Amino acid sequence: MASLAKDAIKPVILWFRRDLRLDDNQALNAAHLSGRPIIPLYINEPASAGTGPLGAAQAWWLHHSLEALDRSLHERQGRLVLASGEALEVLRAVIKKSGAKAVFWNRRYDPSGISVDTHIKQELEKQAIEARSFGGQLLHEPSRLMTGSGTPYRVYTPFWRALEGAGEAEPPLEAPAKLRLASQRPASETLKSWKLLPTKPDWAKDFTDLWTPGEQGARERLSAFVEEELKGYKENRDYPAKPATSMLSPHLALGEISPARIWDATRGLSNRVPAADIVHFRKEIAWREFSYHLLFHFPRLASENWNDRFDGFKWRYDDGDFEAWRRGMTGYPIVDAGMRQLWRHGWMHNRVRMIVASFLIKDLMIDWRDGEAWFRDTLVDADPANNAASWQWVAGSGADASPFFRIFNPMLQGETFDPDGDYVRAHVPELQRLGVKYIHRPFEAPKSALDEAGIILGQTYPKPIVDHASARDRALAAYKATKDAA
DNA sequence: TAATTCTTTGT
DNA sequence: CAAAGAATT
Repeated sequence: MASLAKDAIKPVILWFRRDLRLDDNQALNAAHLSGRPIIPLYINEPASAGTGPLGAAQAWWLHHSLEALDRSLHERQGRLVLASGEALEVLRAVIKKSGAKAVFWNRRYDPSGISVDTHIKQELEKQAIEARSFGGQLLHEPSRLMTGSGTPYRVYTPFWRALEGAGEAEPPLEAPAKLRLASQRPASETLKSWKLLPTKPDWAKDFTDLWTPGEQGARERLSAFVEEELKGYKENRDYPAKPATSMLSPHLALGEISPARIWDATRGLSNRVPAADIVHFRKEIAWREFSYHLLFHFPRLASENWNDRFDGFKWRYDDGDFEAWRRGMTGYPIVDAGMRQLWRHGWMHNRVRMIVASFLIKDLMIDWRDGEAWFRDTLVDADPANNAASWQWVAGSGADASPFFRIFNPMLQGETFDPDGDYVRAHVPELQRLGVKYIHRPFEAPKSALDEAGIILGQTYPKPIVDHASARDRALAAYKATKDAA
């Protein structure tokens, strides 16, 4: 009789996507509370499914994150089921095999995620399968925060005020201590067979020392940040040589931690941490939220100029310059340090992201979409909303964007934000012995200073691929031309 | 969340 | 005639 009663409860499929956590997971919580046995499933969808290609750096992360998720499910007497193929086909197969009558998941907000989800929901409901989606990937649903006239926000500051005024969100949910899993577990593919790890193993060598993928790593990083770095964040966050930022972005990108959990961790600290530091950190979380808000309401943000005036801009297509930028061989130390940090660590400090992006778009006049694609492939935190919105912000084509004529001077940016040159020296070893005076402008150093530092410009370190002052004039002239044409 | 050039101000 | 401030890109 007991087994009969048990079998009468049909399992629920818990479909994991970019929400690889048990903590504050609304779909998991609902599945747990439903009392049905759970089948935790991750689907490796083909890029053609509209999910966009997975970058190589993030593929590395995903591999380790899925391992971590499987481990924590195992601690709760569960195992993650891995399957590849079109999501709907995989779900149908698992439903058939397991007798599941329900599929729960947390919503995505990028254009392809939305369309895949909508389609799947319709198809499953046709089959009388309960398909329920949940929030939690964002602090608020993008349709909830709207201007007084009912339109989406296009400017960050009013958006931030609305977010502040929206009141505290629901407190984050704790992970269920124990899960009830379906007795009939469908066969799983092996993670190894997905070949997510890079074929050149030495590429990701430094990733292992720097990062701990998985939700436990995310929670530890959050605690360490709140304990050690949040105090002084406002002041220190702009200096890339300092360990001052949260480095939570890759954890957020794959949903190993929820924004509500992060928000909650910065509550009740006012006697230890100045309010200004907390506000500035929360404002960065709000930028992510704003990027998703924009992408949700303006899906073309992902690949087209949000402001179509830029459609007529005459981009240059110079493979040599693009290659020099990607490899960190532009001859501008702060740019090269950033691009090499990206390659080595799968991550770049935010201040430096703005500098290298400005350099690609304005000094080299290369299309922001080429930069965006490179970041997507090399960043462990590649995120469809943040990446596109931020590149358009620098390009001047985005919503509430930096004006095109705001052109970063790589020497001044370096001198202001890396005043001792420590960041450059950490990532550009050939400039190791150059003194602080010329570390951001080696091309202006006298021969004696270069000799002393063992540098031969054009041999041990490149000469600048463009002259910044004339590149600036060229960019402004090109911008003026598109403006006049419009 | 800039940089540069032009203009005014204080000594 | 520096330095601060405004305007311009």
